[in-house]
Amino acid sequence: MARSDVNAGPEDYPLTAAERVANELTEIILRDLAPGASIPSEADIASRFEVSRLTVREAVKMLVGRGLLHIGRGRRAVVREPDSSVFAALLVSIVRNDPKGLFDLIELRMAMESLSSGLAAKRASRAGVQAIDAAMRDMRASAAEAADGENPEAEARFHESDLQFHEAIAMASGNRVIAFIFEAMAKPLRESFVMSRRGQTLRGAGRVETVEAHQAILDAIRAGDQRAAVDAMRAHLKSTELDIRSHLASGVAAA
Amino acid sequence: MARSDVNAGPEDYPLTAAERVANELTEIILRDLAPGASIPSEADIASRFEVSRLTVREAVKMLVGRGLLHIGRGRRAVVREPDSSVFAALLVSIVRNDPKGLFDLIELRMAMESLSSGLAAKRASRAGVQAIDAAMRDMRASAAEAADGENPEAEARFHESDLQFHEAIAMASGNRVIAFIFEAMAKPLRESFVMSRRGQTLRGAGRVETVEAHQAILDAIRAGDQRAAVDAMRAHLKSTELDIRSHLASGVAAA
DNA sequence: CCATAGAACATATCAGATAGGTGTGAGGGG
DNA sequence: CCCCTCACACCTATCTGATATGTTCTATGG
Repeated sequence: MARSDVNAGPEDYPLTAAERVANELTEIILRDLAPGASIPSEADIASRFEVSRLTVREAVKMLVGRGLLHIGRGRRAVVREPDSSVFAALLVSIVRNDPKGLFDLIELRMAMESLSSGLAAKRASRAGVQAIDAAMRDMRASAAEAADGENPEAEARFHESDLQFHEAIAMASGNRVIAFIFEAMAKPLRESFVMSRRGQTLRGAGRVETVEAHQAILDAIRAGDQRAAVDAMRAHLKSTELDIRSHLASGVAAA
Repeated sequence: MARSDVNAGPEDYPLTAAERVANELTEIILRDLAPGASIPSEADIASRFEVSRLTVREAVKMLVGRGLLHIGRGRRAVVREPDSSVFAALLVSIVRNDPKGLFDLIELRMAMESLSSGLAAKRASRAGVQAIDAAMRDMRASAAEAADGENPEAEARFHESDLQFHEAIAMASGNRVIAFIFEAMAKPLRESFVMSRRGQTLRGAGRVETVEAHQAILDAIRAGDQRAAVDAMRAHLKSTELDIRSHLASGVAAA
């Protein structure tokens, strides 16, 4: 079996007690326990594995770090719905440690969003479309406020609703894996926005175009036109990418 | 800022000391420490944050779970290159808890691989192409052995080299995010293969076709023909998907 | 029948102690 | 003078035991 152990690493060495417990717990959780179920108490597990409660504690903490468990004080640890924040941290780590990491991310994002946009057109629920529409309205509102010059707060909201729009489409695709990954991607993307704001306003002149592009995508999804949705999304992302590229280039030059 | 805390969950409650330390450590690591660097000793961190060593220990364990640190006995914890195994566990959790999770995964995989195949054609290094070729050869060898009927071991190797082939392409794409995600995807895919083998031989008759399809992809990548690489990959995955679909359908019927 | 105060249980965190793995530097041999 | 070796200092692994605090269940009194 491929290494997927807690604390898997380059060196080979005997597993610590805590790691052993963590791995066995992981299997039990993935195999037998649905999200929402709670695991036995620390003392219970401790006696079952014949280790001290503290060792169990460390093992449980590892699984918390992995995003498999949630601990509330005074109650038993609960199995958690997979949470994208753990993956998000990993993505941030990749993006930060690689000069072209952000571009890699955007490159993949384009492919994923072309897909999710088409899928959303094919099978978005009414609620899904409404969520996209809501983001759309937020965007228009903040765009109007941000239009008249200096309004960093509205600009931030504009960007946020931009991300919301795309996230809503990912959700509406009905593909949980896509939704999960996209949600995680939002974190490094948000960060890059914060960084970029130090230099200048991102796409200051492009807000109207962005809103229009979004509208076109939403219309295609509403109409259930898969091909149009894919094309509209692709066009939108292509122009966005160019913006970011030129922006980051100037940003690097400024730094 | 969006919640990306260790142990972030539905409930709101004051962070425990360990969580606080974990979050602050995470920031320090992501901001200041490159992979390979080691963090201060537990005692050191404990005095700095004014908590007991045990609390630091728990915090560190959470980060180990997150895949950000690696602990070796007797030495300081080391910052780790992002490791896909953590994400892989999350994917397994998604796939297992959702009846159509595997299809979602395959759906996304198709989009990602069409992309990575094209990227590989555009910018694969010589070493990258060699890795793909190596998987190709493994595949031919095991296909030959598996051809004459009952040889489950060769069949397993065939499937493994199949995955290797695709993974090598993901690597050759030069996109670290794609490589990372694809590596993680392999785990649930491998699992589904193991499950499927219980019923019948997967694509027993399709091995020759698979090898040929792979060869076509490799040729396109070698030739640097981006469009051909994308098309070949897409065609290959499409037929694979149909196989898996019909296979799982019969598997479900049998169960 | 319902509300509420404890009792019972669970986690959070600390202190202190022992065991055993790692790395380093002093000193001896070549 | 360089290299090897071994003891010691440092570090993590794990345990025991104790206190604090939050949660859940239950029995009792209104």
